[in-house]
Amino acid sequence: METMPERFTVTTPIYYVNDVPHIGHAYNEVATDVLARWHRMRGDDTFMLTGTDEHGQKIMRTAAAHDTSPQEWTDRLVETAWKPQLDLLDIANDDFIRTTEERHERGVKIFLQRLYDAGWIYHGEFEAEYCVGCEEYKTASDLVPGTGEYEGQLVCAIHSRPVETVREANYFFKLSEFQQQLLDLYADRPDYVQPEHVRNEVRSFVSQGLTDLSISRSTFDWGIEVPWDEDHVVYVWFEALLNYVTAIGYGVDDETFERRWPAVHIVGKDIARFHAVIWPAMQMAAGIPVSDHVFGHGWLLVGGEKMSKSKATGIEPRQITDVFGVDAFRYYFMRAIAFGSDGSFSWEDLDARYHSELANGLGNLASRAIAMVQKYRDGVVPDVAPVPEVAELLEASVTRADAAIDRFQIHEAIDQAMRIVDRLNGFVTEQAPWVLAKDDARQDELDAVLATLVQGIGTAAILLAPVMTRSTQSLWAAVGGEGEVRDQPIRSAHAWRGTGRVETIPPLFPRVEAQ
RNA sequence: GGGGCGGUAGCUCAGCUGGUCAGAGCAGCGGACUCAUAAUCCGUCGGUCACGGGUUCAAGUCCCGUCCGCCCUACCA
Repeated sequence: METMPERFTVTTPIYYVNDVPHIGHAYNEVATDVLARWHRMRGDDTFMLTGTDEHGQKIMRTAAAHDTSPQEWTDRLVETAWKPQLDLLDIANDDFIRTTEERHERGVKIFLQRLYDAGWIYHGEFEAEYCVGCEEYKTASDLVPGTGEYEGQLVCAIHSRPVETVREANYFFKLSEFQQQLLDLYADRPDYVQPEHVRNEVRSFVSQGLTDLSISRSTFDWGIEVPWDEDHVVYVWFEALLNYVTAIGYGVDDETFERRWPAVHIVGKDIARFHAVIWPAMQMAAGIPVSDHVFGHGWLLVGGEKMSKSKATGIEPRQITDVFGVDAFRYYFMRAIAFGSDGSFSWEDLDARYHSELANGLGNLASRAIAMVQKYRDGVVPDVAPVPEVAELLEASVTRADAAIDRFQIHEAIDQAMRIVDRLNGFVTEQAPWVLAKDDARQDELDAVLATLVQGIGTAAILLAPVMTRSTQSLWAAVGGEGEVRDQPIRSAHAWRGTGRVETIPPLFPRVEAQ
């Protein structure tokens, strides 16, 4: 394509290691990975960042409860839970940052010092109720009367555990002074916060006024030291946001930072506010460009209820991948849920889509097309042009799918690919190659039909490669694609050329018997 | 209290600035076909678009109110 390569730096949140990875994390991770893979196939200078958030009082206490140090505790969780989850889900992240790494600590200190020097941080008194579970200060309305062993006390409404009265002198970030600049940002760049309803919420929140943010703690030491005051560590949320820049050389490697920044942040809508209010204010204060986009995706609902780490309704990704495979996992969540909206998960729906769309749709199309090229042409794809009607569809679908990605509409991009599959299945029935094969006078028609099928399947394989990394590679090779499907230019997916030979493969998506 | 988002066929959902908008997929039912993973293709059943008002020549589509679900946020206590 004549389009110039663009920068595409995309991030997931960094996950709090204390939690067990569940499907909600996986959803965010997969979506971000699909976007990154798509951009790589465009030829963009792509960088996907993910990682873990490892500081704070909660982790310190959990580690103590397990009779170990915070560092050993987080090391263990990262290696046994978080990194394996990325492998399980075929996430091709370019980097993985841990907030306990030296590069992060150094970057945080540089960033903070600059804010301090520029006058955005001041020293102040602070007293409030603090919930260790939430890592947050609570207002009276966040508290409810305790029951059972906490009878008579006020407890956190979320964790049902007593809060702690914290009284300390902390450092504050002058968030309140950024209200107008933030409102201007939302107005000037309507696509900064997406989707629309998240943007509305954020804007309305900021409109109501902002209070300064306490950004340090002095009652415990599991965190990054405030550079000018060794008695304080940086508040975990404030520090965690900085991973997006410390990972790409902020303050120490200007060249890399220039190349990678600004980024696109893919987050759950629950934390969109941190990313679209506090974070841009921090960026403005530090004098770095504001992030390109903050996209807040929806919740996964199970049985009509939001999955929640606090309420332990999380399903483990492995439960699904063990039965249907990683590709189906990635496909299902990206396909069935409009990205940005809440979506309901059910085993029934997953099972139904797997069979109707992947097994009967895509998988069976591949089987029948390859079988016919084998049977009627000894595996050689006729070297003729696809029929115009289908060729036009392929090109239009590629264009539409690619455009959908720029709007973060992953489900739309997938829909375009699946429309190709549906059309090809219909095309087979209409053309009835088995009839043409018996008629010597219609061999040219048969050639065109077979060539059209192979071309269309290859196109679909390329478009689906960012989503289903494994089966599309098998499919790609089976229809004569050369090399790796992930290396194909996705914007000209309709124009791919291969070896001209097909190869029979086992079913891509074998039927799964109800368990 | 303020704000936001939803409530459309059995299920999951599309329907942007009002006028073939009453749709898609899946499931169900009927038929066709045999290349294929008992797959595919065609046809078909199915909804008072949460409820009640209003604006309009015309409203899922705008306004008001009500009910239900969810989310954000405050304050009195």
